[in-house]
Amino acid sequence: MSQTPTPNPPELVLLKKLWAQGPLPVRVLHDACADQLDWSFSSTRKTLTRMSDKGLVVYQKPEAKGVALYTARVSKTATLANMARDFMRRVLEVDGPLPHVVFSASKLLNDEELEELEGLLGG
Amino acid sequence: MSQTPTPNPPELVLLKKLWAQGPLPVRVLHDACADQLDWSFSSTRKTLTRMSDKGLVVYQKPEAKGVALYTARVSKTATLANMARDFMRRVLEVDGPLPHVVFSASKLLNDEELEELEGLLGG
DNA sequence: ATAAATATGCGACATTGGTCACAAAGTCAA
DNA sequence: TTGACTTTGTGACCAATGTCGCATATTTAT
Repeated sequence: MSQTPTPNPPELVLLKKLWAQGPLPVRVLHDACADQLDWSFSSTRKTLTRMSDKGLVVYQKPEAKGVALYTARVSKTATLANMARDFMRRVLEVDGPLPHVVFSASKLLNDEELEELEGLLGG
Repeated sequence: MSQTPTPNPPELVLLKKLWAQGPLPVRVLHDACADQLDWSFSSTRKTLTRMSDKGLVVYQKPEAKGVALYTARVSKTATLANMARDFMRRVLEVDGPLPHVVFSASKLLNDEELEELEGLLGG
């Protein structure tokens, strides 16, 4: 269960955009992340295909007319929860339940998502 | 200033041992981390030389008699502070000062070190 | 219908990190 | 001294990642 591969830094940037905006065409995604990933369009594309191979995103071919879209395949809360848990345990060696404060300071999560996280990490 | 390269997972394991025990010969370090790094002795050695190249540790040749020792070259608090800051900002997008709770839950830090961290991260 | 602009499919190359094996050099007890 | 065992120095290999470029399909504006 839960073999959600941990996204590496650039992958996370792309995923965040997809989480925030929903399915996007490569070009748009690239432009939207251009400030954070100082990349060529090719790099963005390649990274996206590799992410697709790993199951982090889903590639949808255009149906006759229109552009292809990429959609996040992994859940935002689950991904962040995994990353946070790994970091806390591996780096800081925190072993009990993670302090909930950590997440509430995040600009990425709203109340609903915070509750969800609470569930994912609880115990 | 502060081009302290972020140690990757195995590197961090080795560093932690050095922080806790002080300078150690490779063999000892290897044995001490054997449970966490399921590695051959060669891997430990290679990783150590690469860490030396990066400036994470210092290699001390034996002076005529005795074994070579590796010593951590980067500070524990500074390293953990950097890693935590990076993680919080990059992954969770926390932008204010980091919640101090995060560290107090860590089993790696004593009160003195916690204060030091406070200083490093404050502002 | 064409050419200009885009989008896609692929292959390529360099670096880093994980992981060893092997051979030369050193150490030490019998 | 002479093995036996350890330490060191190196070279190798492969997978993942960062990073492109190019050639071919597609789309779209004139």
